[in-house]
Amino acid sequence: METKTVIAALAALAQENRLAVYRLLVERGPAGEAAGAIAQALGMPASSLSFHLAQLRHAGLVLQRRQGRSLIYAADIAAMNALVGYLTANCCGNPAAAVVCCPPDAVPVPTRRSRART
Amino acid sequence: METKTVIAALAALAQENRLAVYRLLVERGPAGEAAGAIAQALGMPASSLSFHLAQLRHAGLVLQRRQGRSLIYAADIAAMNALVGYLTANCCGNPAAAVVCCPPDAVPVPTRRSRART
DNA sequence: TCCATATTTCCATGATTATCGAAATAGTAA
DNA sequence: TTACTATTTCGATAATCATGGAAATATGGA
Repeated sequence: METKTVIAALAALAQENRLAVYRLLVERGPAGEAAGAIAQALGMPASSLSFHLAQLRHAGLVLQRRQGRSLIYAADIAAMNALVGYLTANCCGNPAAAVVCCPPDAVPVPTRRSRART
Repeated sequence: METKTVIAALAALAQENRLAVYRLLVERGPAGEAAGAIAQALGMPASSLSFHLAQLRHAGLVLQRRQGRSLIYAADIAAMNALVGYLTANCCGNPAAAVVCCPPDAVPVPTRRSRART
């Protein structure tokens, strides 16, 4: 995964309205939701929503398809998986590390509970 | 995890220099690295790096501890795990979904081969 | 063709963010 | 206390981003 792609994805999600849109789409699953319905559900102006959907789409996080006059948007879960993989790669020098790595055991950092631990 | 926290974390990572800093710290593991060493490794001015480290710290992604005159920074892996959990929660209505969810089988989105499907 | 609907693009405005030199602060050691 | 080092804070500038109304584009149906 390219660094530019990663940054685009993170930037796309790092915005209140876009994160709300994305999470709504994640809930909807592959069926997705029409732009108008999203706008209504989140109470935002059509032009603003369109701007945000374009950002998410350009970042590769959502897919678009047409259904009659409506444009249906859906979260691209594969993209999210790739993003997560990138963020946790090389964790503590372990290329195989996925979500959980650097167990508390190995953390001599002042975590406030890393003192009397096993 | 609070939405504000999530946005702060995403915004912190959505910047070329900060992402580079964060990834370097992930590689270093719990031992971390001094600000000066990071600046040298990434070739950026001290004041700029300080600005970025503050952002990462404020977002809860890195920890700071003092060692003599140096300030050592280290990635907070627990925070990253929480972030990943938030992003993939409620995936396809499955609260237990972690990294992989919404298998390709179930994707009727115009993937260019999802036409002769159910 | 003409109209209605769904959505996007355009555009101006306001707000937030990144950069980096210079000055300030914190710690160490004589 | 003075000097020295590591790092942060300040401050000005430039760049990027979000917002939403109005106009433009695309689709479907009479």
